[in-house]
Order: sequence, then C-alpha cells, then structure tokens
Amino acid sequence: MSLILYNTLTRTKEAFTPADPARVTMYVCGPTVYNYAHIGNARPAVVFDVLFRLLTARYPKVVYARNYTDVDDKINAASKAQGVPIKAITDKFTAIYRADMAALGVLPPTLEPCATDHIPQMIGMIEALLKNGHAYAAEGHVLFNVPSFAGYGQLSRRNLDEMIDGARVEVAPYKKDPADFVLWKPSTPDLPGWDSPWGRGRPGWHIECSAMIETHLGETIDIHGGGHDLIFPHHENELAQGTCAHNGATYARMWMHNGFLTMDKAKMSKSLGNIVTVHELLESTPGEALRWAILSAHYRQPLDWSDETVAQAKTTLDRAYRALEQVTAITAIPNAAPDAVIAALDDDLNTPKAMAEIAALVKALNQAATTPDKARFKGQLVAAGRLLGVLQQDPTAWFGAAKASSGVDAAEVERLIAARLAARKARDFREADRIRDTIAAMGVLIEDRADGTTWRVAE
RNA sequence: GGCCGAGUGGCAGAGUGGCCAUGCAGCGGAUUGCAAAUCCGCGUACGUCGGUUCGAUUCCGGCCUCGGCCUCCA
Repeated sequence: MSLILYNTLTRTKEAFTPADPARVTMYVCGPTVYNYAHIGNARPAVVFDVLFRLLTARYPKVVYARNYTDVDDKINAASKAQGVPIKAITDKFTAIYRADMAALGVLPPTLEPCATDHIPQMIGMIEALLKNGHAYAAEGHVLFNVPSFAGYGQLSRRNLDEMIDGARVEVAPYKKDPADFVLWKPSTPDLPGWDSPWGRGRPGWHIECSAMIETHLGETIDIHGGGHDLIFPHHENELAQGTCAHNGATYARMWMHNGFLTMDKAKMSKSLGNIVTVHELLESTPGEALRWAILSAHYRQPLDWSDETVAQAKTTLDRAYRALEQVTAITAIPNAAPDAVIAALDDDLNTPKAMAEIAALVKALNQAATTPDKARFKGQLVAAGRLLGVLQQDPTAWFGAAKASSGVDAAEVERLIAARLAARKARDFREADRIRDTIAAMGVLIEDRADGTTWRVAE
C-alpha cells in the first residue's frame, strides 16, 4: 500500500515518495504565540499529527518541525498594551499552546523551532538573496524582488497583473514592484530589533520559515503544510525566497493545506471574532472528543463547528470506550491496524473513512463471542485508534473524567445504587424504580450488568 | 473584478457510472422485573436545468446558492 497525498502545487493526488526514505522531512506552519489558540488553529496541528503518525509507522526516521512565530507586530502590540516584554507574552502562550495540543492528543513534533532563535540564519538567507540579485535594500528595508522569480504565482495559481488589479493595499514607495515583499524591516527603539547589515530591525513574516527549514531540514523538504489561507501570500513567498536562496533547488516537494473550520459557515478567525478557544472548550469537553470532531471531516473540506458536532463526537467515543470497557479483563492481542484503516488514511488522509472502519471494529468487538475473538478485535481497535490518536485511554479513565467534571456526588450515587440493589433483591421493584428516578434526577444513568450495576453521567 | 472550493437522507459526513458508507438521532424486534447497554432489522439522500450513456448523485455544460483567497489570518 502506498500513501497518496493531495499536492496543492499540482492540484492532484500524488503518490508520496520521500526524497530520502531514511529521513523524511515535514514542516508545518505553527502558531503566532500572542493569544489563545482557537479550535480552527488546532486543525492543522491535529491533521498533520495524523500524517506524522502515519509516516512514523512507515519510515524509520521522520523529522517533523512545527514552528512558533515569536516575533510579530501583533505580539508587539500586545506587549505594548500590557506593558511587558514580548518574551513574557510568547513564553506564556507557547506553554499554553503546548498544553492545549497535548490535550488534543497531538504528539510533540520532532522540532519546535522559534523564530527569535534563528535571526542570524534569516540574515544569512537574506544576504544570499541580495547576493544573487533576488532582493534589494531600500530605506532600511530589504525586499524580495518578485519579478526576479519567473515561477512566482505557481502555488496560488495567480499572476501578477491580476493581483495588482485586486490589490487593496497601498504600495510602499520604496518598492520596486508592487508585489515585492519585505524580508527585513527597520525597528524603532521601542520595538524589538536585532542588529543587521541594514541596521537594527526585525524579520518580515515569511523569512523565518524558510530559514528554519534550511537550518533544520535542508534545502528541499518532502512536505510543507499549513492552513489553506497560507497558500497566498505566505507559502507563495516562502516558495519564491526559498527557491531563489538555493539557486533553484526545489523548496518543498509536496504542499498540503487543510480547509477551514467554520462557525455558521463563516471562517473562524480572530479578526471576525467568531472564535472559540481550545482552552475554553477543554473546560467542558475531553480533548479526545474535540480531536474526534476535528477528524470527522476530511482535512481539505470545510468543517462547521457547533456544540452538536462535539456532542456527536463524544457520544461516538462513548460507544467505542464502552466496547473496550467490556473487555477490560481481556488482554489485547497486539496487532497492526487493519488494512482497511490504513488504506483509508493512505488515501489522502481519509479520516472519516478510517472512522467508519473503526466503527466496524467496535461492532465486531461487541459481537465477538469468544475470548480469542475479543482479544483480536481489541488489539485491532486499539491499533487503529493509535494511528488516529484516539482510544488510547483506559475506559475507566475516559468515563471517570466525565464523572469528575460533571460534579456528581459519586458517593451518594453509590449509596443509592446499593439501596436499589437491596430493593431489587426484595423484589420491591417500585422502590427500585423510585431510587433509579432519584439517581436519574442527578443526571446519572445506571446499567445493570451481569457483574453488577454501573453508572455513568447522562449526556 | 480575478482565482479557488462546496452544495448528499432529521443532523454530521465519506464515496461511487449500475450493488452497503459510517456515526448521531428516530422507529420496530431480541434481551431486561422495568430500564440502560448490546445485538438484529428499518429510511425510494445526493442544489437546479439540460447533455452524454442501456443506465448519473457520480462524467460534460448552463444556472442558482454558499464559502474562501486576492490584507493579518490555521
């Protein structure tokens, strides 16, 4: 089986073949750390985490870098507004982002480089661009000269004339061409800055990714990913400067972009204000349910986020964990994920299809009559879940978390269950049902099983 | 205006030229003291108008609607 991925550059699905199977390289644009990440920001982290898991299962070494943008004008604005150094802000939100993503089951990438740790490398790359004629210095700025790169526009499929027509931004006077973009810009004394051959300044938006890719992954990487809105201008510009800095070497062999998460069909974005942060969602919902909801739509499709989306995800996971709970005492036969699950993911990360296969495994586990069958299906289910980053908890922990966060008085529930058991033994079913109603009023459902009565928090 | 996407059953959401997605919800049955859970069964779904075809939700064209990028944005 081979992995097929959709390449934004060619707009087709292509077989993925790494340049060097001994060292697969992937770079995904990470967050600008000046605020809480919203659930839309989490989508690429989760999606590319699945890809990372898939690649790791197949190749001996996968180097996955996801950066933190910790120098940026929005950070500067927050720094001024709060009267604290930018590092106070970026450190805080980097830690929060890490914790939030961990709660979503996102594995730490191999590398998490920060922009501010790579200023010399950025300067070096800018110097290379100046040297080979693709950039120029003007009024303390250094700009990339877009017309110097014939391939400009290939990723976003647009040509310069059209862009000039549609331009909504005033063209800075020091630009040779309206499309030229900033590699380095001067900083006033009140702004963060670094000494450079062009005076004290700070990097433009795009150069950090190219410099960090060059530093950690090499001139050519296998996969470059990010959100759909990064195609233009960010990735188009990265592609231009990266290619030119390396005298025409391929910058990224495969470009992947996830679709948007929407609220009421409109893109979730900080500027629109229609956001819900991962942080606040985690207060009421297990991270695993959020992850399941994110993966319930194909990564290139839009995904409309609502309470209903999350509720359905949680209910579906409840069912899977209930199946696993039934076989807690049975040791799973260690197993690879079933071919059907792998085949689904191999087809451009078709996570909804993979989840349908997981549902089939849950059913098979529930149907299984013999211990060997149960052990086998349990192993397959857990292995399939591992690829998606779900179903790795102990069922008791999954249901226990729901109990804990519900605020239900567990001791009282247990006491009532004991009382009901006594009534049932006495065949006083009216009293037993009355007690159950009392328990139900607490928001708790009880289940009588062969091995005793269990309870769970109702939805 | 330019360039891109998308419209699937009550909801979410895959996919395919002719046969089953799947999950959630709902209905019926089994089971249960009654429930819950589980299992079994159940829905003439593919925006619209044409075209190609023996046959289209799936291919082609027009139209309508919605969204995205062109500015910071995952």
